[in-house]
Order: sequence, then structure tokens, then C-alpha cells
Amino acid sequence: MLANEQVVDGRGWRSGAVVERRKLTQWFLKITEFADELLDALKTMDGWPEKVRIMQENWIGKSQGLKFRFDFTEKNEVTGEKGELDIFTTRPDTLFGASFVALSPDHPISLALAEKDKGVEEFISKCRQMGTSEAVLEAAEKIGFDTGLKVHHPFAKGKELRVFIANFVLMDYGTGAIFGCPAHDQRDLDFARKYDLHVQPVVIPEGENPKEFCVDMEAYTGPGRLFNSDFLNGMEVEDAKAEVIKRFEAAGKGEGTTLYRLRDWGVSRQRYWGCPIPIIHCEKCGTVPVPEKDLPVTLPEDVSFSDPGNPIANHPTWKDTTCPACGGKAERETDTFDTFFESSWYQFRYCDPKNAQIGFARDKVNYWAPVDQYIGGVEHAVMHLLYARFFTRALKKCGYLDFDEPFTALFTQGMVTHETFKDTDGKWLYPADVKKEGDNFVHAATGKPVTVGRIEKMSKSKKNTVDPVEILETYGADAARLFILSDSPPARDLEWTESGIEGAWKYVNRLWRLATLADYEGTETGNAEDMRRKIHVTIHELTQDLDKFHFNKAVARLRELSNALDAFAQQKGDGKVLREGVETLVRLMAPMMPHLAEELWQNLGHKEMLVDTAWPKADPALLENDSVTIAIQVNGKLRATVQLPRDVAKEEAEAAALGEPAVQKAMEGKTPRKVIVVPNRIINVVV
RNA sequence: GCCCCUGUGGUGGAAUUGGUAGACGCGCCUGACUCAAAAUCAGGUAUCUUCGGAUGUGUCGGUUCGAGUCCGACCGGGGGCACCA
Repeated sequence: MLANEQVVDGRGWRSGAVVERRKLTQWFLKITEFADELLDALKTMDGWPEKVRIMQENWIGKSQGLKFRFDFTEKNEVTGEKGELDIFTTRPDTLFGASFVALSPDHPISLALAEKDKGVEEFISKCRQMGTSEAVLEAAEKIGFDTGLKVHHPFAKGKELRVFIANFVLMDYGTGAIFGCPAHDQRDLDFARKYDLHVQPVVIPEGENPKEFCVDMEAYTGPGRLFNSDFLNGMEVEDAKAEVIKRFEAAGKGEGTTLYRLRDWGVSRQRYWGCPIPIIHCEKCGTVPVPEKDLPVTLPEDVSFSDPGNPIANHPTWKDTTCPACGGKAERETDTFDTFFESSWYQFRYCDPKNAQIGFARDKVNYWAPVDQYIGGVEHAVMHLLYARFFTRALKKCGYLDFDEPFTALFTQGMVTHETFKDTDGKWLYPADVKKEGDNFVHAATGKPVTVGRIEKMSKSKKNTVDPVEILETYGADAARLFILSDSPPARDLEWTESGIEGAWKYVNRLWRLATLADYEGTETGNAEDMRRKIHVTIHELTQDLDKFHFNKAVARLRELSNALDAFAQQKGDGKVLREGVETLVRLMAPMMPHLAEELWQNLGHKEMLVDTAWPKADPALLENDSVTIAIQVNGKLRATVQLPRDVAKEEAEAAALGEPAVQKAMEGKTPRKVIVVPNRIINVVV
């Protein structure tokens, strides 16, 4: 068993063995039943990043259209008793522009033709070869095979369409058959130009002349009005779609249909590491669920991993059991669940982790969940996060909990990346085993040359990981935390580097010195008011930064405050204000440097733990300065800045601006044509 | 091919969402202390400059009194989907 991405050129990526496809009986969860719900709810999930919502929307891939039947011009053993061909289209309005019909190479009619015709068989196998993996570019080439079959156009009397088998038609989407309207679909146009088929435009953009409008190598897919289309002429695209659907439904030859790209979720795995699917197969009773009292079904522990195949199925006795319904001889299901199955509900187990009877108690989960803030990587944007959403809705439907969405807010953090290294044998090396010599890297132990690979997400398989233990032992946990938080915003990818860890360490020491050596008896009042303002502005802004996960900015504010406090202490500023500042600093640093913060807190004479105290609150009266610095521009260029009282009258501000020598100089004696005054911000003099 | 994100000093990154570009760091330079180094402290650090200024947020245009921010085209980087009818 291999995952799709482990198949390279039709062979296993590691063993090189030829891969074959086999039909397996597997278990699926009917996520498609929830497709609409899952899609609609995305619109209201404000706490989720737009990006993830778009990815899920694309993944669900809802498309509305028409499913209808063409009549073959003749009925035979290939076209079937009714002589009909099912088609799905999202553009029923373009039906009068149809110039051919195309079947998937895997369509039953294609396969039936192949039985009788060597040429068809060869064409189909050619399509399949291309389909697997070969270059993406080659896949772009559209090829077809004329079957000789024809269908009647449903509305245009006497018009017949040739039926092709074409490589670009997928069997597992829609009905595996399409009609081609080259003028309004790029793929159909490419195909028509190659096989010299008629290109008839039927939708014309507003303002174009119907006599002159033509389509050359680029299909027109935009809005417009119908023409060359009998009863649809003059209609807008959307109205024409509705009209065609209406006519097919009235005639009993088709119906409006909604399709989804989303497939049902295959949860069967033929692997050992997973929860056994609790089903028993009985010859008489069929598939019987394992009774609740016998749950959970546990894995056998004496299995062999050396034989090929599923280790559980290979176990000599594990699967033997009796049927819970009739008591006769029966066999256990040997498939195990996909691990995404369990990660879909683990968050609810946290609400009731010790419950030995059931997965979780309803009232506990209703109390704690949904999760207020979920943090994870974008790599889970569709699979895990969509499965978990589906699972929650299914659990609600079954009466296990009372809400729809598992995660109210989602934050996707970036990946931590690092260079990769390989030795001369092509084996991956840990960065710790590599050292730099001049411009080159060598193996630290052997001195052999090392090749440097690309920068990739840290992973165990590529060994480009860094063990934090060394950093923790050298600098301590607080410095390590500060360092990690201080540089990159967490939403962004981060290339790991240790340059800067020294800086964090120095800062930890500086904080210690500031708090423990400060003179809290200082008496100079000087700029105490400014100092207090700075303290409270910092509380306000740092709190906002933390709320928004802007940890790097929060660290910057911490540093700004400690810089200001250092200066204030040096000037022997008011001891009370200094104490207020240092205590605030200590409380604000606690989320980032909890150990240092507690130690300093105690040092400042407090008995209770800092962690048990409330988060500091900013005094609103101190958030705004009485005077503001206003920039003055002349013709949009900065010429001067002035200090003015907050909310000063416009006229006064204007006068102050025009009084600045630098402004006068830049005006070159001209009279201002216009003066724009943005209160408390900027003044722009236009001359 | 389609969809989304992104581009700011030597470097990581700030910029109140249209209003003083480069906060806060790292690195580097100069100085103090030292026999010396480390640590620490002080100062400097976008570019060019005739020292008046001029230029500058991937490139080219546009809107505006004013654009890193908005609009259009293009270039580079990353991610998702990939012939979905």
C-alpha cells in the first residue's frame, strides 16, 4: 500500500517495485452529505484565516449545472438499450455552440468499444500512460479518438454531433462525458482547433457586433447575451442556463444538478498503527457492528512486520471471532482507521480525559468546547481541519454534543525551516554534525566534505532539525523563549538561525540588573510625568500586540520600556515612578520570560506569585499626551516638525506651520494655495 | 493554466491601515573602562551629496494635497488546486 505521492513513474518511491492498482473493499465516511453545510458555514467563520477558508471552499468544489441525456443516432450493444448518453455541464446555455461530444477513456462505452476495436484499446492505454505521472506539460496536450458514433442535438433539429474519446475527460467527475463548446471553453477550443471542428460563438460580450465577433485561440468565458441560439437569443447567460434546465426537466430528459469535488472520506488503512475498525463479518448476517460493550477492539500485540501485507490480516488467530448477532463463526475486520479519524475529535477528549466509559461526557464538552483558539500549521488547512469540522457536525447529529464547529478561531503559524546537509554517501546529516570551514561545510567528526541542500521545513526524515537542549543549558529557558518570540511574526515562515540568541541572553541580564540595582529612593521629579505616560502606553499597546499574536512587537515594546526606565533611573528620577515602571515591566514580561519575572517579582518584595495576580491595566488618562509632534510638509515633502498642544485649533496649527523657517524657505516666497491640516498628525502646505 | 499570499537597509523585521519610512533587535564602526581580552557602558549606522539638499519600500504607469499602504500592467519568491466540463 502506497499513498499517491509515494508513487513515482509508476513505481514505489523507495523500493522501485512496479505499482499496480487493485480494487479493495474499503470503509468510507459520508462527508459528502455535509458538503453544503461545511461550505456555507465557512462564510461565517470570522475567526479563521481567509486563506484556509478559500482552500476549503476550493476543496469542496461545489458546481451547479445540468445533467441531461443525449440520444445516440443508433442503438446497438455499445450504446445500450436506450441509446442514451449522460452528460454533466455547468454551461447549459452554450448548448447551441456544441460541436462534439467527448467520453472519458474509462467511460463504459469507451471500454465496450475497446473490446471490439484494437485502435480504441491502443488509444485508451496511451491515455492511461500519460495520466499517471509524466511531465505536467505533456498532460496539457489534448488528444482524441473519433468513435464513429453520433448523437442528436437535443434542440437543433437534424444536427448531429460526433462522439470522441478524449484524454482530458475524467471518469470520476460528473458523468465521465461532456459536450464540447469550443467558443466558450478553452479545453474544448484547443481540442477543436486540433481536430478542425466547428467553432460557433453563442455568447457575446456587451457592446460587440454579432456579425464580427469571433473566437480564435482564446475561448470567451465571460458574461454576455446569447445569440445564434434559437429560443435563447437575447437572454443573459444566467437566464439562459435556467431556461435550458427548465426545458430539459419539462421533457424528462435532464435535471438541474449540483456536483462537488469533495469525495467521501476513505478511512480504511491496511496498516497496524491505527484503531481497528469495529466491524465483524459474518457469512449469514453480513457486516455486523461490534456491540458497544465489547469496545474498544484492541490491536494484537504479537504481530510480525516482516511479511508483506497487512500485519493484522496476517495474524493467525486475531480475526477469528463469533457473530454478535447469530453466535456463529465470523471474522473481524482487519482494516484500521486513518489516523485523521482520531485527530478529528481529540480536542473533545481533553474536556473529559479520564472518562473510562465513553469518549467524553456531553455536558463537559458543551461547557469547554468549542475551542476558543486553535493553533496549527497551514499543512492541515484542508484534510485535518475539514475532517474535524465534519466530525463535529456528525457528532452533533448523533446527539453527542450541541454545537457545529470545533474551532472558533484558527491561527496558522509558519513553518520553521533550516538548511539541509548531505554527506558524500548522500545520507542526511544533522546541522549539529556539520561545521563550517571557510566557505565550505565539512563533517565535524570525519572532516569529509558536505553538500548543502535547499532550505526546507524542519523534519526528522531530512535531519535538518536543531535540538534546543544546548540553547536551554547555555542560556536558560527564558532567554530561549525571548529569542524565539522576538524576531519573526509567528504567522510567517522562519529560517532558524542562532545569531541573536546572545542578544536575548544579554537582555535577560540587563533586565536583572535594572530591576535589582535600581535606586528606588530617587527624588528628581523631572520627566516623571512622561515616564508614567510611557509605562501606561506600553501596557496598552503590548496587550494589544499579544492579543493579535504580534509577539515580536510585544518584545520590542518591552525593550522600549526598559530603555526608558534605564534612562530614568540614571537621571535619579522619582523612585515611586521608577518602582511603578519596573513592576509593570516585570508583569508585562511574564508571558515571555516567566521564570525571570517571578524571581524579580519576589525580589521586589511581593509575597504572592506573579502568576496569580491580574494583568496590568492602563490608565486611560495617561494614554494621550498633552502635546503632539506634527509633521509639516510643503508640496508633500517633509520640511519641519512642530510641537503643538493636542487638538489645537486648525488656524493655530496652520499659523505655527507657516511660521517655521524651514517651511518659509521651502515655499520660496510663494503664497500657499491650500493648507491641509490633519488634526494631531500632519500639515501639508500646497504652493 | 487557475486561485491565494508575498517583495521595505548588510540582516530579522516595524510603520497608528492613505499622513514624519526604517520602531525594536542582530551585525558592523568609533569611543570609555582594562596590562589585555571578555563583559558592561556611551555614540554612530538607508543611499548619494558641492553639506544647501537630493534620492529611496521589486519594475513601469495611474489616482491623491500626500502612496510602503489604493488601482492597472509587468518581474521575482512561496503556497494551494490542477484538464472538475
